[in-house]
Order: sequence, then structure tokens, then C-alpha cells
Amino acid sequence: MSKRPVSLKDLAKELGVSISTVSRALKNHPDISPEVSARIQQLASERNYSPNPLAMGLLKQQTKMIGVIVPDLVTHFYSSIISGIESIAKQRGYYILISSSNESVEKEKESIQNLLNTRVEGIIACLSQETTSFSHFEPLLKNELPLVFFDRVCMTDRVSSVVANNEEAAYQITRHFVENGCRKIAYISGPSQLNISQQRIQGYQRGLHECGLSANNLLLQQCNLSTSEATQATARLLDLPERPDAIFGINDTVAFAAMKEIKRRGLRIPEDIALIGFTDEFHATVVDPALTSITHPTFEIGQEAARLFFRQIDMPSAPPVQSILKTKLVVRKSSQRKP
Amino acid sequence: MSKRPVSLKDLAKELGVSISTVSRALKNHPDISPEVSARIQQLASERNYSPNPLAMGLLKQQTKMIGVIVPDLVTHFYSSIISGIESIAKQRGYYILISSSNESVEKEKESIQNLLNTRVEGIIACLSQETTSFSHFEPLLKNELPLVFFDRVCMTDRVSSVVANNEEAAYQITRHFVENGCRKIAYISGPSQLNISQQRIQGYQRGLHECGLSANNLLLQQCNLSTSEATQATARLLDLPERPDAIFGINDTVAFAAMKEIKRRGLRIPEDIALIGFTDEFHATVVDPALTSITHPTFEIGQEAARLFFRQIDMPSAPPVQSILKTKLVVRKSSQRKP
DNA sequence: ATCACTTGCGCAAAGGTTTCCGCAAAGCAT
DNA sequence: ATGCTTTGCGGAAACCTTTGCGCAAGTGAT
Repeated sequence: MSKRPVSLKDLAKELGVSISTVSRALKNHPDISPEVSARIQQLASERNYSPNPLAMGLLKQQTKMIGVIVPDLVTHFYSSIISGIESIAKQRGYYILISSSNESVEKEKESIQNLLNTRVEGIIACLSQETTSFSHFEPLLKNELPLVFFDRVCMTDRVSSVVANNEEAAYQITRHFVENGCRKIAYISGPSQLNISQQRIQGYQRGLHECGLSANNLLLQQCNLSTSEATQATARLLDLPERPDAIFGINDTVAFAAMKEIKRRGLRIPEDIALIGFTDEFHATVVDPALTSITHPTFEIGQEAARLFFRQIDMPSAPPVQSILKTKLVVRKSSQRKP
Repeated sequence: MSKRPVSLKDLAKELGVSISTVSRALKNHPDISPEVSARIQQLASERNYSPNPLAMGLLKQQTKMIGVIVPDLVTHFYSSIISGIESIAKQRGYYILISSSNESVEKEKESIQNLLNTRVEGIIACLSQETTSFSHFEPLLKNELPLVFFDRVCMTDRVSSVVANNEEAAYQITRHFVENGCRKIAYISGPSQLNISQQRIQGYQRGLHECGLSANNLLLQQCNLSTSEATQATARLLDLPERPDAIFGINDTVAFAAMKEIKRRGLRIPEDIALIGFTDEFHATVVDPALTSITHPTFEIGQEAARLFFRQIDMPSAPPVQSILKTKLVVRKSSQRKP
């Protein structure tokens, strides 16, 4: 087995002083004489002493751990958000424990239970796409543990959250399509229980309305955010007697699946069909044609979620807030029909 | 503040028995009578008791935490490996603490220090590209803490590691180029201190040699794995009086940067220049033309690294092993000149 | 009735840290 | 010289769990 790290007791014994004296000396407590303090501090640094976080956690009843639940870790979107969370957590000396729900409610429940058992001080989460009821988050609320949702959120009246300006972004996309001469604008949405699906549909419909276009239900497809369903949804759209001249995909997976299917059929982007995704920088620039998209400030979403988390740590009784972050429509080749 | 989770003491007091009785009852110790045991177990489940991991950790001197250091979290390659590590860790009831070095040695050192201070039971790491000396890993070895490297490794005589069959893969790529009629095969490598750079160069050169081609130093470029340097390296190759007819990029970033630069100059892939990357499934299929590449078994790399980690936990004195995982050359459009 | 043994439970220590309190010695004022 | 405050340090409890040991009551045999 590995050697035990040096403890206060070890230092105390070696110097012939008491444990409390060592403890105080290391925090420059005025009760300790400068000479003793100096000897203790030197030995501590020689021996590479660092306080045992388990002991501190036990005493102070805090673990300095944040549980983070994401639907999928292996994705630019979520890993970038996690990166943002971590950057803020680090500043406050907190560590994060990541748990992936793999888009399953069951795993989401499990994750909460496991994280709670590990005594995290609270949780930052993004709902799985299956999640329709939220009772498994109640134990957190009951125990007054900090809880923050991001992107896919719920119970916004009781829980702080950070989201993108989904409605506005979808509205912009629709207008952009129209300005580029599109008239039959389709939208491939996600599970209807997700706030992001709902909000983007609303923006999409407002855009159509304000541009004097009627909403055609055939142009509003839905899928479960998997590549295969997204491909099928695209196929359904392309098979329509009145083929759309623009498609707007709710996220990365959907947009790329749509792109592949459109190309597979020998249709041109953007000439035959303009395409826009809700996605992030890296992927969008790598594909051909480069994908016009709504870029999420993913890193900032993570940072903001962490800030809201610490707001609850610092002010447990503060009312929940909803932080809405601005996205940006980055126009690239996939939607540009006019110069 | 949040309410304290229920402890053995709480249960004991409520039932008028001692703490040790409660503890034993919950593990079905034969010393406890069935009646008492039943009462205790029922109350425990009612109150949702779960043992405090800090107390257990303090007692057993183990935290059930593994530190994981990656050069960059926001990447399919690493997040997928992490996912693999987590899948094995979970089976053993371990949690992982992720730390990103951001390709900086300084941050790598910091990460090690932080993880050690958090009392992780060991570390699984991938070296930053800046790392040339390895003394910051010594404290782990000195304290006999489990350590496993993956992908970018070092001190393989003393530390277990898991890598891809880099030499063989690079060899296959070279042969594949030749079989598709390429003769001037270029390679854009990474920092020379990395094992992956070295091994792939060796396979590349063996391939050239066995195919009767001479190694031209002008065709061997180096970069720091950033997009900008990769683009410059590509530019240098394309500016050569004898332009290469094939380029082999050491990883994702490099391959995509090369692709963009080649396209920007109006050259065709694969007709003018065949291109192959060392990358993973998702990205390769999304670009146009689809990128022929060596796919890493990323999830399995993570799993294997975790297995080697637990091997050290279980058998602290077992000698280090190096696990070499097979990659696969997946031929797509970017390198196919012949049908 | 006595002894030996089993059954069923409690006590206490250990793991590392912080912090309230107590206590001795030294310093100062009267 | 006496009383008071300050200075500088140690003792011990608390956080929660596991486990070796001790101890009482009960069981069975002689």
C-alpha cells in the first residue's frame, strides 16, 4: 500500500509540541510565538504537509465538491460547458464530480443518488431528453442543497437556471432564411417536453408570422436528437411534395445528419436547400459547406451556472433567478444565397 | 445552510441502541438479534441513511477517487477516453476527478499537486505537449500511488501505460497512400518529445522504405498541434517546388487544418492531394470529402487505462505493463484515388 | 448448584482537523 | 508583595464510521 501523507500529529510529535499548536502555527494564529511558529512552518513545508480534506470535510460538514450531470459527456457542447463550470469552481477551491445520464431518466436518478451519497454540496444539471417529471430533484430542494439547471431546464420558479435566448435565436434564423429568399422553411425539433424545443418553435413561428408566411405543420418535424431519427426526419421533409427550401435543425447532431442526407440525395446547399444549425464554432467550420449556425456561448453558460451555484452557497435563501445568455447568428456558406 | 444527512448516531439515538449496534445491524452482522436488526434496517431506509464517505475515507485511508489529467477536455478524443475510464471506475465504486492541463506543463504540475492534496488514490494521465521532463510525477512513485499514462506516455519502464499501435498505423497509412498511386508522401508531425510523434514517424519511414521510396526531409513537417501552426505547415508543404501528392496529419486538428488549407488553394482531395488523419469516427464522417483516418478505440483506451489503474490498486507491487491497442485504418473518400 | 460457553449488545479507539476553554508563567500596576 | 492581565501553549470535544474487546445475561451440561 501507499504511504500515508504527513499529518498534524506527525509534525507535532516530531517537534514535541501539541497538535493544536501546529494547527495554529500554520494559520499564523497570534497565540503562537514567532519562534515556535517558524519552526513548525519550516518542518511543514519540508515534509510537504497539506491538510487532509476528509478531516476538514467531516469537521466543517462540507466537501467542496459540486456534482455535475450532463446528458452526454462526449460532445463539444457539454464538455465546453463543463470546462466553464470548472474554471469558476477552481477559483473557489471546489472540485467537480461529473456524471453522465446518457439521455436516460433512470441514469439521471441514479446519478443524483450517487452524487448525494458522495456528499456533494449541490448539483448543476442539464436534463436528459427523456425527463418529463422532476420529483427526483426534490430531495435536493428538501435538504436545501444548491441546484442549478442549464440549457434544458425545469421548475424555473423554484430553481435557478441558465439558458440561451432560444426564442430570439430561432426568430433570427427564420428571418435570415426569408431574407435569403427562402419561403418554405422547415424546422426539425426535439422532444416536446424540453424547454429548448418549445422556445425555439415559438421563435420559429413568430418569425414566420412576422414575415407573412403561414406555418405549415408538415414542415415541423420532430425527432429524439439521435442521428438516425434526425436523418429520417430530414428524409420525410425531402420527400414532401412541396420540398422545403430551408431547414433549421435544433442542434449539432440534427444539423449534421440533415446535411449528410441532403448531400446524399444530390441536392445542393444552399442553392437547393439552405441549412442552419444550433451548434458551436468548431464543428460548423469543419464541414462543407461551412454551416451557418447559432453559436452558444458554451463556456460562459458553464461559468454562469457555476456563479449561480455559488450564489446559493453564499446566500442560501436568495430567490431563484433565470439567466438568459445571448447567442449569435454566425452566417456562413450553408445559408447564403445572396452575396 | 443545508440540513445534515442522517448519521448512525441519529439512528442510534432514535432507537435507544448504541452506534456500534446500528453499524453492525446494517451489515447483517450475526451478533445482532434479528428483531433489533430489522428495526434498525427499517428506520435506516426510512430516513434514507447512507454512510458518510468522508468518515469512511478517514478511517480506511481511501477516498475512492481517481485523478485524471488530460491536455484538453473539450475534445472528442479525450472526453471519450474519460468516458471509458469512468465506466470501469463506476463498476468499482470509484469516482474520477478531472483536471485539464490545457497542454501546459505548469498546469500539469499544478493539477498533480491539487489532486494529491485532494487525496486521490492515484492518477491516470496524458502528458501535455510541452512536457519534456517528468520529475513532477516522482511524488506519486515515491508514495507508491498508482499511476497510469495513456496516449502520450513516458517512463514506460516504471509506469504502466496504454497506447495505440502508432508505428504500425503510420506504416499502414503510408502503404495505403502508395497503393493509391501516391509517391510524394508528406507527414505533419507534432512536438518531437512526444512518443506519438516519434512512433508515427518511424512507421511512416518504414512504410516509405519498404515501398522503395526515399525519405525526403522537406516532406516531414512539424507543428505544435495548434490549428494555426498546422495550417502553416500545410502551406509550407503546398509551396514546395515538388508539391506532395499525399499528406498524413498526426491528429484531428492537423488533418482538418490541412484540409481547409488545401481547399482554400483550390486543390482537390484526393485527386491532387490525398489526405489521411489520425482521428476519430465522428469528425471524419462530417467533413467533405469524408476523411480516411486511423480510428482510435478511444473508449477502450480509457477502459484499459482504468483496468491498469486497478491492477495497481489490487497488486501494488506488480511490474508495470504497456498495453498496446489496435487502431483501424478506415478508408474514406479523402484518400481513395482508385475504386 | 456450579462451570463453561454462547448470545447480544456497548465501550472506546482510531483516522485528521479546528476551536473553545483552561492553565501556567510572566508582565505590570499598586 | 499582592492582585490583575497578558502571553503562549495543551487538552478535549466534535464531525462519522468501523471493529476489537469486554461484559452481562442466558443456555446447556455435569
